[in-house]
Amino acid sequence: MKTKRKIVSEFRRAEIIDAARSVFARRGFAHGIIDEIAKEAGIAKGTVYLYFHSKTEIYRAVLDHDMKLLKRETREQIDAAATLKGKISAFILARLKNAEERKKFFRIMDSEDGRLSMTRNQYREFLGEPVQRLASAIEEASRRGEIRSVPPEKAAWIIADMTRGTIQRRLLGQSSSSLRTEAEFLTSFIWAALDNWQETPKS
Amino acid sequence: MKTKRKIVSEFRRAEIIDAARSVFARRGFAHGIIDEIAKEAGIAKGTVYLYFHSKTEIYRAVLDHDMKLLKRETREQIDAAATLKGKISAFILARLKNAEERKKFFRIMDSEDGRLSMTRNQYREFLGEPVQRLASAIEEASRRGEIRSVPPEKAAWIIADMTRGTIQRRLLGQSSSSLRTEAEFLTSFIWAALDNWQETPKS
Amino acid sequence: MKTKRKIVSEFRRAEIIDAARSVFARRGFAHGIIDEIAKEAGIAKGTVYLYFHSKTEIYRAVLDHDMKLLKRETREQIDAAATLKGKISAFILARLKNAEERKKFFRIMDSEDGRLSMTRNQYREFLGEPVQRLASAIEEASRRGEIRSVPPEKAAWIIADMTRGTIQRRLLGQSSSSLRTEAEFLTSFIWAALDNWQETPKS
Amino acid sequence: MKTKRKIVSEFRRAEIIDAARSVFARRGFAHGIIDEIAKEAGIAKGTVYLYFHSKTEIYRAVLDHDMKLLKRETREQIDAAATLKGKISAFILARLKNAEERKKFFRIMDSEDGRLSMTRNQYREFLGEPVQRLASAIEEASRRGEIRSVPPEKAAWIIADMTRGTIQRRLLGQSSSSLRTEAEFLTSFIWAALDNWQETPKS
DNA sequence: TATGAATGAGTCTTCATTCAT
DNA sequence: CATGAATGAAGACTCATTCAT
Repeated sequence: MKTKRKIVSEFRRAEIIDAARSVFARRGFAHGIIDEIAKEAGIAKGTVYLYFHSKTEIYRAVLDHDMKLLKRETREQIDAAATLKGKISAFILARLKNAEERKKFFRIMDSEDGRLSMTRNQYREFLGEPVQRLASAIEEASRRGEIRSVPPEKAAWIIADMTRGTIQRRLLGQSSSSLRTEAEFLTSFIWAALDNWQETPKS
Repeated sequence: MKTKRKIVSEFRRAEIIDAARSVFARRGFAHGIIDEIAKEAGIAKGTVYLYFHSKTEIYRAVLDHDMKLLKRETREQIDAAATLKGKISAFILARLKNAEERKKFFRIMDSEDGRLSMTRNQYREFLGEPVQRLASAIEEASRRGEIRSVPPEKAAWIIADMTRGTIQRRLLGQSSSSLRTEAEFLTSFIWAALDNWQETPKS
Repeated sequence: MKTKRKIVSEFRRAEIIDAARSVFARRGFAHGIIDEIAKEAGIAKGTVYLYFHSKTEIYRAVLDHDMKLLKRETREQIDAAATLKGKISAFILARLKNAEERKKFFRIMDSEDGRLSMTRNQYREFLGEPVQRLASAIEEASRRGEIRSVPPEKAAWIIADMTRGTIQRRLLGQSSSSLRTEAEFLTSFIWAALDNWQETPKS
Repeated sequence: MKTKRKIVSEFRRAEIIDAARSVFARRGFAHGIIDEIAKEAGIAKGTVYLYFHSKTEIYRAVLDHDMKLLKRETREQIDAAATLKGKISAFILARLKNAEERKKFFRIMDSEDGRLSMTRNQYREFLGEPVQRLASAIEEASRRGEIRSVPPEKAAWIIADMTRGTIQRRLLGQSSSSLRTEAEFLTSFIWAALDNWQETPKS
């Protein structure tokens, strides 16, 4: 009995989050009219407030939900790969795929509003966790001699940058190549760099 | 007489744009209260509407003004460099410096709202022109044999991506290294990639 | 069977009334959230509506219930006293004690909302019945020659006024004297007036 | 120029306060719809917020404005009278008249909401200042031997109580006698009491 | 031209009441 | 009978834009 209720409740929350993601992505945060979210979720406005205390809370719930998914997916892909090149490729591909499947979410995450709604640390943690994982992989690889020594964090972050930029261009319709081709290009590019890296004195 | 009037008019517009940039950067677009812009520009609210038709128009004017500046600066720097490596370095440095000097503007340009306020083409044109210039340089360099053949546009865009990401991290206070060091790292990384590039069959 | 049911029903109503008195006194009428009443009564919100048709009805029920009690208590005390002075003292003391014991209720009865929720006649009847009784006692006393002739209703009402004011000051924490002292002062004051009354020509 | 603007501004504030008094008295605080206040003031809803920050502030402004008036009027009347009896009569008459002229305001001041919107001290100060003045007059009179010693504050407060109760009954239409008659009765009653007062041991 | 007071559409949020289970 | 999820009307407040001076 209790379980039943809980299931319905979970379901409603999920419905609202789905609707909200869609509306926020379409309208941004400031105009993400609660009415519209409610309508898209197929419920009444008041009902929304049974599951969330405020608009901001809904917003954060969307972010939280989707970020966790992205983090998990990315991590799993990275861990599944054996070599550094494989891991880099996995990272890129995971993000590209995720963005493709969840365009709406990506728009939110990437918007200024998205960033504003969390603290600096949350942001770091959200976006950064998989990047850190990548950084670790890079560091380890250079220790193993697979590549020469390169600042691991910096490298990991710019890999993330390229991936993000590529995703954005795709969302804007500026790319016609397949997702896989795109990922391969990025991987090749990065690998070429790491492979040819000339030890720098410091930093 | 007419000239005098025009001068004053231009001056007012500029003042408003300055104030608006500051306010938008601080508050975002949605809450970029006109009152505040007016106050910061030292004029009355109604006066703003003598020079711009709407909030959106002000927004675009800021973007337009600053983008032109960025474009010009970047282009000049690129053109002034002789080698491809120099041009890449120039591009990166120009952007980093610009962002440093105009943090406010960068926040706008980079926000979702910024992107939403223009059409796809405008965006391409705005952000893309210097990137295209970079792409041309890359293409030419590969034709000259300075580097092996690499998809010029794609390469140019990811260079822009890395630069942007780096800027963002700096704005978030996540970087302690000097601007120059940062630029050098990026340039080295890219150059390592281009230098070590393995001709890909197609794409 | 039917009796049992009725007993339970009465019991529920009483529980709700108790909870409502408490909540109304705390929050006033406008924000006397039904949820809160239900919670305080230990039942579900919907259940409240099985016993009362609306918030206003609950409100009135509280008033009705408590007023009846006050009326009864006051009347009994008045009737138990033999002399007019005794009756006046009894009236005052009964009200002061009642207020002390039922601060919550008093706040309601005394509020504008309380008055608004009933018609003029109801109000008269509610607050006024014991006052009328007092008036009768005054009239009778003047007929008996115990005091000189004084407009009985008017006198009774201002006795009630003083009592009410005194109660309010006590509720606001503006009085440190004991309840009994307070009552004695009022009685003395009134008695001094009645005792010294100079027949007025008319009115 | 500046004066002109200020005049208009003062005038608007006054208009809003007038409208608000009327609406609050009619509807109470909780239902004193801002729209309605605006409509009654003949302005738009937004305009109200140019002069007051919130509904509560409007409420307080009404209270403040009218209280000041009442205080001033009452004080002047009290001070103008020479004897204690005259002062008491003046106090009562001043309040009765004020209530008659400003029924709307009286309803507010007298409501629970009115009391809730200020701190205990404000309340004391508002309502109490003229009462204190009355108390002083009583004390002085007893020192002069005009009356016997009576607790001045207590006496003053119950005089206020009677007056208030009388006003309320008038507002409820429960009195047909003239204002003056009513005041005279109260004065006589009180004076009879003070005149016949028997020194109490303590308190 | 410049001003800033006035406007009112647009939003979030609350809460009495209903209703399916 | 009891429940508590769902509803949606109502109300406070904001802010881009207009307009009389």
